[in-house]
Amino acid sequence: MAEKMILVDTLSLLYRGHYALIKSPLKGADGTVTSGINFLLKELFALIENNPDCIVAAISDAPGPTFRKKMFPEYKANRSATPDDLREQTRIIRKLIPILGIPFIEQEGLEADDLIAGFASASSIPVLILSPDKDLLQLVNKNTSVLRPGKYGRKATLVTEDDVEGIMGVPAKYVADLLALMGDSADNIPGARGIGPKGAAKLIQKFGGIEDIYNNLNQVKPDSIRKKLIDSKEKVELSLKLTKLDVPLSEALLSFDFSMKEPDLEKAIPELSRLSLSRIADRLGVELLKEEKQEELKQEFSCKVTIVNDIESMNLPGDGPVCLDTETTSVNPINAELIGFSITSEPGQSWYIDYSESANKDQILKSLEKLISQRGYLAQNSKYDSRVLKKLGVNLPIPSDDPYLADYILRPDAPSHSLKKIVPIWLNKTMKSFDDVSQGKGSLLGIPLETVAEYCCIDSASTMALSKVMTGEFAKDRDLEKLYRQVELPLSSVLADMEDIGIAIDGDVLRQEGELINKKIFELMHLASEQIGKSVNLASPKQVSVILFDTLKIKPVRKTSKGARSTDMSVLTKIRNEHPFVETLIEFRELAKLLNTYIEKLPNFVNQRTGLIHTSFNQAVTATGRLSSSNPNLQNIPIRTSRGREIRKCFLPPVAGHVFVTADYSQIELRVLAHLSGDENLRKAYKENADIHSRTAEALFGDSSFDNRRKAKEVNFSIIYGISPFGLANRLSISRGEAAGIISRYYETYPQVLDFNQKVLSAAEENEEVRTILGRKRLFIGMKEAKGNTRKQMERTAVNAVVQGSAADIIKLAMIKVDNRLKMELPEARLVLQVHDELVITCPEMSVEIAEKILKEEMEEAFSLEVPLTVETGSGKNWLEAGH
DNA sequence: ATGAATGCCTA
DNA sequence: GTAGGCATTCATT
Repeated sequence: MAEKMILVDTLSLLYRGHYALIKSPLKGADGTVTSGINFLLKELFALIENNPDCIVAAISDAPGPTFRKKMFPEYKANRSATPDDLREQTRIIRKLIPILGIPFIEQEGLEADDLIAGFASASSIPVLILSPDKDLLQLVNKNTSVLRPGKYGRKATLVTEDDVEGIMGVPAKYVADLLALMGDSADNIPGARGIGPKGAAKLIQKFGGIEDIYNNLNQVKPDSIRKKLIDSKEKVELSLKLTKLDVPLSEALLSFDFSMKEPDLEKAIPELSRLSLSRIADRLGVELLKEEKQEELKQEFSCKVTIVNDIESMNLPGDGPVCLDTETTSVNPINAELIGFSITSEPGQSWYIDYSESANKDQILKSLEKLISQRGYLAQNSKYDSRVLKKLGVNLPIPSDDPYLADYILRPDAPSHSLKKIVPIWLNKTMKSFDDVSQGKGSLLGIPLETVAEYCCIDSASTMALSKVMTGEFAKDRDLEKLYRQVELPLSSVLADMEDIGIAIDGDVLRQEGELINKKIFELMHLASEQIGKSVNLASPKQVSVILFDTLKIKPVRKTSKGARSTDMSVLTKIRNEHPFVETLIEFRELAKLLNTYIEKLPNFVNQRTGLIHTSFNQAVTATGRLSSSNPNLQNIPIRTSRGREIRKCFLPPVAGHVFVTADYSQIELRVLAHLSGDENLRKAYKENADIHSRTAEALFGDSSFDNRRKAKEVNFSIIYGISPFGLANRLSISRGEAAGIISRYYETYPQVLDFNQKVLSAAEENEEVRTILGRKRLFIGMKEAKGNTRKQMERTAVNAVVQGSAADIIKLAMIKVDNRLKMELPEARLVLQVHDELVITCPEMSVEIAEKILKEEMEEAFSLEVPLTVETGSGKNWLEAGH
């Protein structure tokens, strides 16, 4: 037989624990705030362990209005709204307590206090109430005591019958009267106007309860107090109804089963793991799950799915931007045929239209265009959906949101910003993979409509949900928000157009060139066999190193990162006079690269439908904010060697009768450095339009001879890359000491560049991040603790991130401006390529002059720096001719 | 088939 | 020394 009944005032403890740690809340593995839960469970378990024979009930306020609220609508009316993270904790605790095997009760219309009072008064065994709330002290008597938990980490105090008067100033049976007289602003209990705790206690000590006081009003002194009591009589009587805990409980409630159950570990472990409640898990004798395991247990994102035949029958709520997701037959938008699409206007409900099977396709597209032109739209990787719909004649505006880009800005270090990866992070929900839905077929064709619809609807609903939480995140960092909304979102539309326009190649010339080079490669392979007397695969660095360093006994110059003897170009240059084979190998490498990477591969990228090459400009991959290009990469087409350069001849404008116009920034990164550092000498050089490399040469070496200028140019570059004596020494083939001397002379010449570097490094240390000119961030976690080469590496990366990233910001601005201006003034002209500091457009031959003017103006004025930005332009019928 | 290692093209 | 994409080889699955 149990010897004690324990009644736990759940929410009061939860609130108390939450606010105790409000400045540094405890958080679970998924970021859920757990201060309140942790505090409550700790107190609860401690109590259970000390009272093994007890029976327990955790008692909570039920949601919805209480009888007090109905009686007095202003009750608790001036409480501010419960913070989200506290509300979340109450939700969790309602679920968690029963899982832990603890009896849990709540009753509509009643507060926890009422239930506790009811159980306490009906109990035949001693009652212990766990609550910090002073209201409950009115229940204390010979059979009932209250345990008031201390602050975090402090011991709880037990309040028995004899202790109440010391705490409240009146005996337990008058506590309700006391509270009614003095009122309570937190609960909005009026009390007697003008009578506070002291006055109320005095009255009670003299006369007893409120009824006794009013029965003896003529004895109340002084007159002022008596008058106050008379004036407030109604309010006081109402207050007593609010504070008095004497609601009788029904038989059904009183027969509530108080016995402890076995905890449901299967449910408890994942929940405790998610919340990182390891101490609680210890008490249950279980261990928390590892992180990976937790992932699997998260809930799948879900939403209501409605399949409709037209947009009109969606009955979309609200009037803000709608979220769109398309399902198609291909990841390549040029080849993609629209299967269907979903629309979401509020997370939780999505509509799907099966476009491919619809009888009124034109009508659907028209309605879609109208809907989006009225309300705007958002989408995950909107570049894709906008390109698919553009093919169908639906032109979408700049998206109002794109979580793919938002995540790139908010979490630049994330390895992927795909929906499947970011939904678990931002929304704590899992997502079905495309393969799950397409059953490994790689296509949605032949998959049941309901399956496709649900998959599609979940994508748009989750995208909408993401945009909401991310908008909240952006509110904490307006610089990032501006970068996202004013740069990345508009740029995504520009890139979509660029990818669609494409670029032509001259396949015939490429093939001819290929045959020639192929022949030469064969000759070189034969020559190599003769030179070394055996056959060797020149494309295998491993075999080549054996020939060079074993067969020919050349002394190895350098080891690779994995310890092998390196055979790369920097090594071959140093040993090219040791044996004729080296020269053969160098030429083989050059030709094989051109053939394998460009000449033979580029024709494979010509799209069958358009006859053009459509590269992908990836907007969310680089660590610095640059774009990247792939399938094929058109940002690494050869230019340095004459043979490589020839390949550029094969790139042609995508439109007949057009020519290319190119424009490139002159030394944009060094100019950004001049601006950011504010260095007087660097700024002066640029303002005087001087040759910066010559200037540097004169300062470092005394004169600007050809060779000194070349060296100075390397030094200038090395500053941008984050300088190190080791690297510069390698690059200039000098000793490390000499390189160090050059670096210190550089900093004497441009002293503020040194200051700038140091500012970047201390920012990286203090904030674990650095920012570009437009506020784009890159993280440097653990910079302060990093030592040795890791530290040096981080330093170089940090300096480079600011300079390279700022230049990338500026050219992105320029692209948006150029695109706008061309649309207004030269609509036949289109941007086709971006190569980091260069833009390429296609335009009618007769418009070259105006095109060059627009490019130059918009690029130079894209962002105002302390030094001028200068742009050089060129034009021609192919990319080689248009370059310089 | 996949991934590490090596190398090379660009800014 | 920075930032990318992508080729081949070669060992592993």
